Amino acid sequence: MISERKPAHFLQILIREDLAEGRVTQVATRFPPEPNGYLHIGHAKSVCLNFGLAREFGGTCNLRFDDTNPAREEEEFVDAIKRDLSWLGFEWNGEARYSSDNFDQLYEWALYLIKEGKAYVCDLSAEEARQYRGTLKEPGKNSPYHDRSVEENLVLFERMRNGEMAEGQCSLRAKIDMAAPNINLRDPIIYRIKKMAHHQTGDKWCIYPSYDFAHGQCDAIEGISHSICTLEFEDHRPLYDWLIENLPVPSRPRQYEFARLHLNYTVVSKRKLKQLVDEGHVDGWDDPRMPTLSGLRRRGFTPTAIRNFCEMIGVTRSDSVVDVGMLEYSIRDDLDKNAPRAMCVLAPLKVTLKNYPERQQEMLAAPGHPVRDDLPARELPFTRTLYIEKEDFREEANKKYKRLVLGKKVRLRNAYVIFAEAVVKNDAGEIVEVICSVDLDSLGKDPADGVKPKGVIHWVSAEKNVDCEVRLYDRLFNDPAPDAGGKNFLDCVNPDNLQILKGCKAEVGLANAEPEQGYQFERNGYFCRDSKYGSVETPVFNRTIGLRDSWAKEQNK
RNA sequence: UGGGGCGUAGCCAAGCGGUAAGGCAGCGGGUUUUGAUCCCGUCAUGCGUAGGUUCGAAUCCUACCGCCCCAGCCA
Repeated sequence: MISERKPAHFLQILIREDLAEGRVTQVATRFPPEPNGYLHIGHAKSVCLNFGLAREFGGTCNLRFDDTNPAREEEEFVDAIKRDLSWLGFEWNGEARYSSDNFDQLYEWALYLIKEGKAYVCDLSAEEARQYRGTLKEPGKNSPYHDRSVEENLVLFERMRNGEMAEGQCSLRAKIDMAAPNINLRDPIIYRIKKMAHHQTGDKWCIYPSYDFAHGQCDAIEGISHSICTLEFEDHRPLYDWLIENLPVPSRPRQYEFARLHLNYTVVSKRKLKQLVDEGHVDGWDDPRMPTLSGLRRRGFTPTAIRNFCEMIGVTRSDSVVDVGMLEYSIRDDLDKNAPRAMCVLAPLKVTLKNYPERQQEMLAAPGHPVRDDLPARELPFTRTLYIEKEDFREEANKKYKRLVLGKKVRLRNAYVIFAEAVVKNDAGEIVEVICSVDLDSLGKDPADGVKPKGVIHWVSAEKNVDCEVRLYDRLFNDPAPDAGGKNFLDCVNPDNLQILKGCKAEVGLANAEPEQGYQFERNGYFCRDSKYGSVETPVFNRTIGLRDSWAKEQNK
């Protein structure tokens, strides 16, 4: 690595200053997902930021499930989120925490606010409350219940807690300022009635704190120094601070915001992802085309590639749309450095070497990687009949075509040079076989005539190989902004986002490929065995990403 | 004159008064038993616009323009 040190982003600079000036002595961050869905590439940015900052400054990062709304959340997601975080390579500080761990304390603080005359039980319906709240440009007006006595509020809140009120009948509100230009300060609701069981606390509660009332206080309880969230919470910061100032909390966390990730050709909203799953556009939340971490994992993305990507895109406060090409770059980069090489013919064309003895088989040695000699070498059976890629042979071609042409020669990767002498066609006139001669004196050296073939193609023995299915994925959407206003994102689904190839022929070693282990199928791209489909005899391989292809680019000119 | 943010290349992004880093993409070339990788070169007289301050402005000031967020008892 000769890369220069990456310049610090605004949060790194800010934390350095906090440390230098003694405002903070221990950096403590947290990653606070709501357990209501699977983690996706957008979450990865937040994960890398929070855990990364903690690591960089010798601090800690907690995992906290922000579970204040039992209507939306499920235990299933808790487990999936933990699995994805561990896979990404991050270890949270201590046990996973839950906002619901603090429901008792939060309740006490609600009582505290009531006693201080800073919160009241409001009987306005949701609809009425909205009307009293005013609009973006007009101030709101006080609720008729704004001035209830402390005693009455205490009684009422107690009755809320005891289940004596119906859902929606009343709520607890912080008493701040109905005329505040920031709508979040217009007496925000801090407790609401939800008569449903909670995945962590069971039926202990029928009132639940709102996000605003829980988040900052949980930060304070956990001793979080820097509470980092996305830009849309910016307007909540004054409320966050108001609560911290008006409650006897054990520490004084501060909230900071950064821009969430937007990726072109991608949607990441939970609703839309769910729709893709429910309507069968994809195979599930972990479909290899999904931007979920479980989907990316199944597709063959590595934790390293995702972390590098997050590092590469930076952290700022400006809305931006990252080119998905950067994500593709980062996985290619990682796999190029680390993935073992292999050969697999996707669309087989039979080649017979007329001067190679029938029944003979020799084992040719091939390196596991062109520069990584720590990756084990491979053994490739070489036989009289072979398969090459259909598109690697032409009866005639101009000199730009560097593959096998009738009457010309080509190098078989890691093997001999062959010469195409004749073709065999079927009744339909399609080429079904190429008859070649092999130069047995060309293994590991140029042919004796000194004429070096200009092309090298991959191959696999037709007698010893692994029959397999290969799935080629393209972008899920063919519109750079499927999310953009006006259009239906489903209309942007790329109809050619999946191509399933059967009867592909892989080199023998691939029979033992493990899911998630990436391979480069030379000249074809990076692949990994699918974790869901395929059998022991006939594995399924997912193409993670193709190689850069300047030949295709040249042809499209 | 609701409030809060943000505008640097096709994309991401440094820069914080001293004359526009880096990455992705692109383009040109070299090496190569992967049309990959790698290597070299190239790519903003310009920083949303217009004024102003200054010897000097992307950086400071003023005014405009554009985009994003906020009116859930969601997070």
